[in-house]
This record gives sequence, structure tokens and C-alpha cells, in this order.
Amino acid sequence: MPIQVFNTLTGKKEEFVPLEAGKVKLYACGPTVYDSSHLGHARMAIVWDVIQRYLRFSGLQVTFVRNITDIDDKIINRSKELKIRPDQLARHYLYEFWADMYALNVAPPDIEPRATEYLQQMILMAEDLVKKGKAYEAEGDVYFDVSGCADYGKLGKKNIEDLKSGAREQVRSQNELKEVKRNPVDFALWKSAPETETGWQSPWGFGRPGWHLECSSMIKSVLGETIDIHGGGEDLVFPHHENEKAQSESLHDKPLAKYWLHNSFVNVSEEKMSKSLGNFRTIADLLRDYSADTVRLFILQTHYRNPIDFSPESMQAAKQALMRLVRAALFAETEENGSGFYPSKHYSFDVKAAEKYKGDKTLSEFHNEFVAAMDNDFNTAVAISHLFGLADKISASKNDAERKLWAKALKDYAGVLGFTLADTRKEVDKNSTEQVLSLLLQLRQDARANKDFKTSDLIRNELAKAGINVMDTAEGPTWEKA
RNA sequence: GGCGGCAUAGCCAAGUGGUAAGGCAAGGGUCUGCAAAACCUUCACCCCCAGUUCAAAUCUGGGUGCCGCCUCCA
Repeated sequence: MPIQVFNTLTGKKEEFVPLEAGKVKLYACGPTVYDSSHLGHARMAIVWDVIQRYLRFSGLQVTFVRNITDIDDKIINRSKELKIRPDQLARHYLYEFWADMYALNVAPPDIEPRATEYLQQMILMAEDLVKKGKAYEAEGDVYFDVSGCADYGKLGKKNIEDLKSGAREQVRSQNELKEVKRNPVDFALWKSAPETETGWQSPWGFGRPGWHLECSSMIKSVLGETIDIHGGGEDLVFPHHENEKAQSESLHDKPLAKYWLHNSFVNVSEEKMSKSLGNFRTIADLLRDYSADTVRLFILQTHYRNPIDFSPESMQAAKQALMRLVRAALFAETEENGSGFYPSKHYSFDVKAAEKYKGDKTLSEFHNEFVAAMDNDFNTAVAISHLFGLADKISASKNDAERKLWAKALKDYAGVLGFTLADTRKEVDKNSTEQVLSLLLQLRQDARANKDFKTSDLIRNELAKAGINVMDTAEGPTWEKA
């Protein structure tokens, strides 16, 4: 069974056929690093992480590119507020993003281009578009001429006439603001800026690139003129991806991407979680309460194209559910985390590793069900239901060898979805540690009060062995790490 | 206003023509000094109306409710 993917461009599920047999060029739009990442970004990252992991598991040679937008108006505005340079701000949040990704067990992309590294390519692309008559200069700005693009609106299912006239207040105000545009729907490839601000020299003077241009340029530079899959959050469909597509295809006269895939959002109380609404919880904040696996399970239990409503109850449900998988995986009796299909590095799955399970009837059936679910537009919810099915069989089995083999398989297949199934139940936080020590010191005080020095000394000596020094002071007993 | 999507058990959520995956919660049971955990087990005719079909949660039309995009956004 071939892999089926839902293509936003056609609105249908299609058979996935790579441009070049056995290879996949995959590009997903990454974050703009101007603030902390929230659960919505975690979903984007996890969904694309799983897609690229699964494509590799399927035996395809994947080049996964995820970009970083490290220069744009939001970054500049925020940096002005904070009175630091835009590049400092971007670097700060990029580091934070990386830390979040690492904590979430999101595998690093093969290539992670940053917009600021591709200025020359962007300028070149804008120049080429002007030369080809697809874009025009106006007072130091360069605009893409939408009227010269027959397909415009196809991806976002928009009608140019509606966009021009419709009820778009923004279009009107933009129109009044920017008389230089020939058409209100034309979008900027290059925007002039005062030399006192962040910017670059260009054939049209000092300025900055339009947002959409970076992805077009980076895709071209890193992957080529046509790629297999272009993805991102569904809010990027229009205008971001529509405009990328218009630019690239006008210049190259060939498709930018064969398949366009978009993930849905995380809502809070049925309202979109977003930075502008201020209703988000950061990833770091979330990871204080829930493990990376829990967050991942919460996200992957819903199909990537459906919205998820965040609630503490749902997170708690995911946490409970995860414990069943973790418990079953313990029978594998190995410290390795669920990455048996990763022989050494993230970048190459050992597809043949799956072969070792083929001889077992239960695992062979499980494999077929798992693959059928994932082949069907990455239906992680169904794939996970089969993980639970396998977990049940593991718990029910009385045969040690069989149980161990199944548990290893459970870890490996869970690893394809990016789960570690690490047993975190014994990881005690600082607060609990303090309470436990406080209790021990209290018991010791009670023993001393009863002149039971045998017990009190036992507690002190054993704590010393455990790396805790107990000290009796004038204010009472206290402790510190030895 | 235009475009797109969604409505499935107490909650979350798969399922795109053949008679409802999975998870959480809840009830029952095993285990247990008590409790917890763990394990076993029970639990739905799919928003409303009409239609197509031998057969519909799944297709068509209408209605109601909710959400997203059209402006920065994953």
C-alpha cells in the first residue's frame, strides 16, 4: 500500500509518489523567533517530526528542511520595545526554540536555513522576477504583480476579484496607504526602510525582504526548484504559501511543490491559541507539568488536520494513557529509548531493523496495521491505538521471551512516532525531595527525643551514604548535599 | 461579506457506503492489613429533517450550532 497524503492544493487525498524514486525533499515552515514557543508550535514541530520520521521508516531517503525566520517586522518591533538589537532578540528566541525542540525529542532537521543567511539569494530572485516582468519596482519597493499569475488563489481557494473588492477593510486601508501598488493584492518582495533600521543594500536601495520571499529563495537554494512536500500550519496557506508558490512558479515555470500539507491548530476553550490573543502556555511551562511523551501523545491522538482543544483534563488523560505504554515497554528490560530504528544518528533509520520482528505472527500483524494507519495520511491516532493493542498483549502474555520481544517492538514502533517511552515515574522533583527529607529529619528528631539514638544515628548515617549531610544547629536540624 | 472545515459515549478522539478503533473517567472483579498502583472486565445505533441505496456515521439537499482563513500568526 502506497502512502496517501492529503494535498491542500487539490483538496484530496493522493498517492504519494516522490519526484525521484526513493527520495523525498521535504520543507516545512518553521517559527519566527520573536517570542517563546507555545503548544501550537510544539504541534507543528511534532507533526512534521513524525512525518519525516515515518517517511524514513518507510525506506525513503528524506532531506528535511525547516527554516528559521530571524528577521521581520515583529522581531524589529519587539527588539525596539526591549531596546536590544533585532539579531540579539532573534538569537535569544532561537536558542529557546532549540531547547524546546530538544526537550520535546523533536529530531533536528537535516538543514535549518535562516532568512538572514539568504539575503543575496532573495535579492537575486526579486531581480529575476522584475526582469521577467512578473514584478515591478515602485519608490524603492518591489511588488509581485498578481495579475500576471493565472493560478493565483488556487492554493488558498481565493478569488482575486473578491480579494480586490470584497469586504477586506485591510485591502482598502492598504490601498490608501500604498498608492504605489498597482493592485491592492500585489505583495511586497522588497520593502524600503530607513538606513537607521535593520536592513540591507539592494538594487532598489536600502530595505528588507518581504516575508514570503525567504521560503521561496531558501527552497530554491537548498532543495531545488521543485520539491516533494511543502508544509506548515494551516494559517500559512494564505497568503504565505500562496505567495511563495506564485513567486517561485512565475520564475521557474514549474511547480514549487508536488504536495502541500498543512497541520491544524491548538485551541484553548475553542479559541485559537496564539501569541496575539495571549492565551498560550509556553512549551517550557508545559514541560514542567508533563513529560515530552505526554505532550506528544496529547498531540498525536488527534489527526494532524483536525483542531485540538487544549485542556488540563485532556493532558491528564494523555498522561494516564502514556503510563500504560511505558509499563508495557518495561518488559523490554533495556535502557535504550524507543529508537531501535535509529541505529546511531537521527538521520538514517535502519529500515531492516523491522525485519527482525517479521517472523513473529503477532508483530507481523501489528506491523501491517501500524503501517496501514500511517500510510493513510499519517493517521497517528489509529497507529497509537495499535500501540495500545500491543501493550495489552504484552501485559497479558505469560511467555517471558515473547513478552520481551513484543516490548522491544513496542518501543521501536513508538520511536517511529518519536516517543521514548522512558520510565519517568521515579523522577522526583525538588519539592518532593525536600518534603521527604523533612519527614526523615522529623522522624530522627522524634527518635532523639525518645533517646533512641540507634535509630537517629541510623537515619543520619544512611542519609550520609545517600549523599545528604545532616547538621544539627541551634535552630534545629538541617541538611545539604554532601 | 467571501472561502474552507467540523458536529461520533460523561470527556478526548479514529472511522469517507457494509453494520461504531483507541484513550481518560465511571461500574464490576483479581490482588491487598488499609490505601494506591497494576492487571482483567463492562460501557454508543454517530446534531436535526428529507433524499439516494439492498445497505449511510459515512453520499446528496436543507436546517441548527461551533471553529478557522481572508491582517501578524504554527
